[in-house]
Amino acid sequence: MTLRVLPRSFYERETSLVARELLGKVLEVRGEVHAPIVETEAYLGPHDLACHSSKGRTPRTEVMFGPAGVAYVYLVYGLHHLLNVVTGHGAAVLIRAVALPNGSGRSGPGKLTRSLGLTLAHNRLPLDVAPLRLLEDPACPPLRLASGARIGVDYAGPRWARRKLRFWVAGHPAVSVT
DNA sequence: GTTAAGATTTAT
DNA sequence: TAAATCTTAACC
Repeated sequence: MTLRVLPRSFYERETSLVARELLGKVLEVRGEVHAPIVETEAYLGPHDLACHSSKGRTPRTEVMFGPAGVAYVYLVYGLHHLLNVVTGHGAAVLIRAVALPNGSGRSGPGKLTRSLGLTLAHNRLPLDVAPLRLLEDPACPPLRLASGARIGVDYAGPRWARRKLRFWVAGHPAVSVT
């Protein structure tokens, strides 16, 4: 089986499209863990009120305005790290869940990063070199996808909170159902 | 230097 | 339904 590293051009496209196509792609950490992505959310950019970059270009969100194809990791509630993939121009895709071999029960963006050992130290890392890489499995069969509203973004108002910018593999057990 | 709030999880 | 917990950003 041959895994191909996703090229920069993969990320330099419409954010919601990247979010959809990231499903089934393989996240590699330190060359040890390989976990297929099964759930994502799209954060479109400064005009998207649910996106961090909508509050202005700050040191934290700066990475989202940089080149596409790098990781944006941050800490929420002082407890949980969340992993995002930058698509450029202030936009990014949140990786909500992956299919871990030992991933028992429901997953979630916080547990995901804890299981993989991802921290703020991984912020701004490119996704085409170790220790953090995104790979494509050419042998991966077509996936049945589902979409719905994003989670935990009610503060952005109904206009943005209700948009179907969350994507997941239909029926996959690792998807957070809440 | 201080304060407010959050793309969550887990336990009452 | 509420607490845990800490970085970031917006105030003095």
